[in-house]
Amino acid sequence: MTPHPVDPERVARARDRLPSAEEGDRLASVLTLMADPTRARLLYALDVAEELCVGDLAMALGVSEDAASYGLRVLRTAGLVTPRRQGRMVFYRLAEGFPEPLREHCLRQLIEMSRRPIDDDQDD
Amino acid sequence: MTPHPVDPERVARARDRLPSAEEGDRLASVLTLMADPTRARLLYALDVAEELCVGDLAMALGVSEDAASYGLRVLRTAGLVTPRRQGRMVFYRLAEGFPEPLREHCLRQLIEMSRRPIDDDQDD
DNA sequence: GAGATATCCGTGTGGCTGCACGGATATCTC
DNA sequence: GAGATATCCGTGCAGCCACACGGATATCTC
Repeated sequence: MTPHPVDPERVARARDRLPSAEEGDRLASVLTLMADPTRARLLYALDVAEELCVGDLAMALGVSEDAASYGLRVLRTAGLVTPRRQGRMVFYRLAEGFPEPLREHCLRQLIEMSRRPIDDDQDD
Repeated sequence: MTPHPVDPERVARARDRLPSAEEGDRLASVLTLMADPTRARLLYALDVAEELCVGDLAMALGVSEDAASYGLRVLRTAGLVTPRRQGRMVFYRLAEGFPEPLREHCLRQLIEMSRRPIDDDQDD
């Protein structure tokens, strides 16, 4: 169904440097973890506060404890946060192996972008 | 239901610097656009090749034209890519107002991260 | 103008997902 | 040890989403 490439040169160049389907899947998986208001804010809170228990996280975000717990469950399963039991409480922090690029480029840079609504209407 | 904060100091600090629910929503919206293998690779291809038509994009990614078209539809609706009609073809490129942080920090930095599987098992 | 072609759009659908709910478990308090 | 508490887990469900499919539209070719 696909015709001969209209611009074979650019197709070749794109094809060459493009992330593979598998790499695309990996990237999407990681970004999906951040692409949720609750999880993004959980991670941000842990980046700022270093360590917090579930109840305090829920309070800081203004969400139900269930929502916080669920978000943490997902992040923990993905290995992005680590639990530390102390008595009946569980304190979470960003995992040792938390991907630096994610921390640096998503948590710290992209959040700034979201401070302002996206301007998709700007002309030079 | 929520008890008094266990660590009021850290809760206050997190609360202070945390993105608001609305900001979290905005961030999640933008990241959701990248958090899909097809869309992420479409954007990456356009970043590399500058401009490509739908058929060539589908060919470069190795996906159906329908999948490419749908991905572009979403990105276009969000204002991240711009179409340029030429005859019966439509060439796409990253929009003028494409958020720089997204381009810089997601397209160019995070892709590198996805080259390797995430190592959630690393100890010092 | 007739047929082929590149893309768009609306609709249908199977699969995923965020979270509430109910119950289990381990811990603290008395 | 009895009751309260912090968190976890499994389940259920409503909402969303990526894409296939069918049809429409505009363009090119002859």
